[in-house]
Order: sequence, then C-alpha cells, then structure tokens
Amino acid sequence: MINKPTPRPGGRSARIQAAVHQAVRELQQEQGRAGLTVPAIATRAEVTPSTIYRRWGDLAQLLADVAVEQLQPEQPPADTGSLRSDLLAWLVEYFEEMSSAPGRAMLRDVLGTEGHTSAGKCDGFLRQQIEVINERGLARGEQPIDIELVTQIVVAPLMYRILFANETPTEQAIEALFEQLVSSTDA
Amino acid sequence: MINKPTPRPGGRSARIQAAVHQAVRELQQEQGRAGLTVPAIATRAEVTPSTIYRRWGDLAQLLADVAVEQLQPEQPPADTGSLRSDLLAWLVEYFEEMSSAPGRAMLRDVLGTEGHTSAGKCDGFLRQQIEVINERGLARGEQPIDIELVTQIVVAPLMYRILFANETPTEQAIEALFEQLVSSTDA
DNA sequence: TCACTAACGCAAATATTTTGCTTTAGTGAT
DNA sequence: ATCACTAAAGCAAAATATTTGCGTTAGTGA
Repeated sequence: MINKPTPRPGGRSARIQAAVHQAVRELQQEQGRAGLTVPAIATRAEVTPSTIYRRWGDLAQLLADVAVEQLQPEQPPADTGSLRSDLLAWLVEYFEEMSSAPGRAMLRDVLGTEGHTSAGKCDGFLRQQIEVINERGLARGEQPIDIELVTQIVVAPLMYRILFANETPTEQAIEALFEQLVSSTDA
Repeated sequence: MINKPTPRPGGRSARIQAAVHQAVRELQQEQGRAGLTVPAIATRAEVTPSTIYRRWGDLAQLLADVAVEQLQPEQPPADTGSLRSDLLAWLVEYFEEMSSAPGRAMLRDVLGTEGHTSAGKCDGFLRQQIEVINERGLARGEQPIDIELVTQIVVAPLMYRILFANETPTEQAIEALFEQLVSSTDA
C-alpha cells in the first residue's frame, strides 16, 4: 500500500549489518588497522565476504559507515545549568574524543571516502547536539547561539588543527575560541 | 665520511619515483579512481608492482604522496600591488582549487592516510605561501598579517565547509571571512 | 676501478576481490 | 496460514591484487 521506503529493511539485513559492524569494532580494537580486512571481518561476523563486498562496495566504505555510526551521539549533551556552560562542556568533550587516536581514525575513515555523505552526517550530528543545547537554553529563557557561528569560530579552527597540524587542542585553546564566540555574539 | 643523510637518493630512485608519480597522475586523469590500481600504475610506469609495494607500502600512501606533490605550489602568489589584495587573491584561487573535484580528491588522499605527515605538509605549504605574501608586503612597508589568524579565521572555516558540508565556497563567502580577518587585525 | 649494498626485477606463494549461479528468508497478496 | 515474488545472502570458481624469497642492477664511497 505505502511505497516501501527502503526496499527490504527486514530482520535479516539488519541482523547482518549489526554483526558486521560489531565485527569491525571488535577487530579494530583488538588489532589495529592491520588485521582489519574484509575476509577477517566476514569470518568474525559469520558472513561470507561477498556479502560485504556487495553491500558496502569495499573496506573503505564499510569503515566510513561504521565510523559514522560511532560518531552518532548516544547521549544528549549534559545539562550543566546554563547554555554557555553546556556548550563549552560539550565542545571540550567532543574535541577530546576527536583528537584521540580512535577519533582520528574515525575522521580518516569518514573523510577518506568518496561521496561526502559520511562527512555530511558528521556535521549533521554536531549541529543536532548544539541544537539540543540551544533548545534547553531557550526553555530556560536564555538567548540561543547561532550554530553557524559556533562551527565557524570554534569547531572549524579546532578541526583544522586536528586534521592538518596534528595538534591535540588543549582545554585552554577551546576556551579561548569559545570566548571569541561569546564576545562576537554579545557585540 | 659524512653520514649519508638519505640512504641512497641517487639517480635510479629518483627516476622511478618520477615515473610512478607521473603514471599516477596520468591514470588518475584518464580514468577516475577506478583503474587506479597498483598493477596498472606499475605497468604504466614500466616498473614491477613489488617496487611500488616495497617503497610506498600501499596504494593509499602512494596517492597521498602524489597528492602532496601536487599540492605543492609551483608558483609564488601573484603580486597584485598590496598585501591585502595579494592575500585575498591567493585565498580565492587556493579554495577554488581545493573545492574542485581534483582538489577534493587530493584532500581525501591526504587526509585519509595514517601518519599526518601529508596533511602537515599541506598546512606547511599554505603557511609558506602566506609568508611569501607577508614578506613582499613587508618590503613595501606594509603591516604583515598573522598567519595563525589567517588560518583560524579564513582557512579553517572554508576547509570545514568543503570537507564536512560539501560546499563550494563562493568568492563572496571568502571575501566575507577575509573582511573579518582584516577587521580583527585592525582593531 | 672495485667492493658494498640499497633498491629493483622476477616469479612463486598468498590473499583479496569479483562474479555467476543457487538458496534463503522477508513481504504483500490471497 | 499459505504462497508467489524477489532482495539479499551463500557458495565456489575465476580474476586480481599483494607479499615474499632470492637473484640482479646500479649508485656510493674508498
């Protein structure tokens, strides 16, 4: 009756996707990027390699897929009492994760793949989390902060340092940029 | 007598490196990322595959290497008469290149590989070019612009948009950020 | 000119990826 | 429930790509 939106998302597909994703995460943790091969993943997930190749195309796309899933926030940002402190706390945590070894690996997987879908989702999650913080602040009667400005003034420079300068932003560095954000919105 | 700095950079190595790099560029242009395989590159460069594997490890690292080479500026920034117009002109050109399809492919190759050496060089080239602009301005008696601020205010946000939002920055967008840079240094 | 050895070539051994065909199991209609 | 339909998985053979051991070539320094 209704057009099936996804052709056949039924139980089996989902089960296999879950098994494969889990296999990737496990192998990635146990051994690094080495030992992370399609046949190895297939074996661990109790699936044939051809299933993986047909569904994901190649290892890079599978890894990007898994990385995006892991990037997806499982918890809403902590409520620390005020919009500004919520946002700062969340940013600190976010960039701590992004500059860790696993975080960097996820970024590599996400950015190293053609078709920006994965990277786009990454940006989407970020905005979504900030949106939650904004809405909570709004409920408190606080002035929301422009998400565009947050990415422009705080997120982008930190990401640039992680990606291109191999730096691990200190909490002070994050606070400094946050101050710039705040003062630019106050003005 | 003197410790050999690079083990054996002599003629043959260089020749082969050049042949392989050229083969990569040619194949990349003729066919896209498909058809860009180590054996294909080896054939085109008239080299055995094992040479490539032994020297570069795998395709990803070879591509990153080639990408870095292509990112390396072959010309100094144009002299347009003033430091500010030099910088703006150079930024516009730089981001036009970076948001093009080949530019994005290079960024993928550079960022998608472990060991940040490639990405670091990318940032290095950028700073180097800005440095040239600064020095030329200095010779004219102009006030140089802090490179750190340029990357923070202009470069990072644009790069973020290219990488995570799949946007192609317009010239106006670049100019707008440039204005912010200028006003923040004037203040 | 010569001894030395890093880097290459070659080819056999492995490992991965692709592909044609078969089987399984959700899905919607009866 | 049952059944026809078909997307997605399994299997196994073929095609490709990667690794490796060993012989050869050609820069390098004495």
